[in-house]
Amino acid sequence: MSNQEGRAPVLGDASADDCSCLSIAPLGEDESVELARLFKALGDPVRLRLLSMIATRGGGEVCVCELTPAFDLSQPTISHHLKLLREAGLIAAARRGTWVYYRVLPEATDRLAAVLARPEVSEGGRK
Amino acid sequence: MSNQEGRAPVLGDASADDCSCLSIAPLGEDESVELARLFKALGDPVRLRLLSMIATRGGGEVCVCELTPAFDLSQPTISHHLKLLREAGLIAAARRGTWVYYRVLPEATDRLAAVLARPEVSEGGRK
DNA sequence: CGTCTATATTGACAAACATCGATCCAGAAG
DNA sequence: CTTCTGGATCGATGTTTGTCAATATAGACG
Repeated sequence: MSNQEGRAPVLGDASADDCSCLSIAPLGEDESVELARLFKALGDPVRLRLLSMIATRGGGEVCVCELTPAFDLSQPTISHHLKLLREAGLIAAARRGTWVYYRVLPEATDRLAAVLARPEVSEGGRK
Repeated sequence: MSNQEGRAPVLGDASADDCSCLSIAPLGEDESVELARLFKALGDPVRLRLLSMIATRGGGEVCVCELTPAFDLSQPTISHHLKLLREAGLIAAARRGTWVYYRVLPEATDRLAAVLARPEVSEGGRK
């Protein structure tokens, strides 16, 4: 019960692989475990919508009191999903007075986007 | 037991939203359900490595007989993971003789990459 | 036909997960 | 201090998931 949001496994130097991209070199075991944790956090409709609602603020912060009533789910459930997104390193929380505000950590989504991106099919550079 | 791989929910016209991107407009419920199914398929280290091993072939096909021995898992387990990737629309299978070959469907990963991509932070276009 | 080999499917089981109600904690405001 | 409110945590519960051994299917080869 010490630091559950102090972890930043996202930018970690997970592997000295040459490419954090699916289609260049096969993913190593460690890197795949780390990436799978991120993708799993996105593998729920509620969390995807939460992340989207927060990301729409473009760097700004969103109060939890604004997120919770947007779903047909109990307040503990939303809090649980926010915690998973936080533990995955996709969002960060900041308390201000009575309210808690969340913001997106773009490094995480950037990394996933880079993993999924194709490395250019540009000209006929075929072998 | 009719068509379990004939489905291509990936390119579906899931929603008439303006943007299939996280940070422009919040995701709708339907679209988030559909995207979450794709991300969930990537939310497992074994499946990520499988996809990566197939994608490394750059459009080519990979025999299952080449994938299975790369893991410390039973053959049915690998077959199960390949099935999930297939049902998610991320890969497709083709039987040739006794062997089955898998290839990546780039439209799926492209779509996920587009969802995660940031729409350019270019110059100081701040309000 | 029967046999062998490569995948897929089935059934079972433990672990992980999503959800809820109840409760707790942290600040604000009396 | 006490009370109120926003949010997190706890405990329980039903569902999903990852894994395996056993079995089934599909094609090749006698």
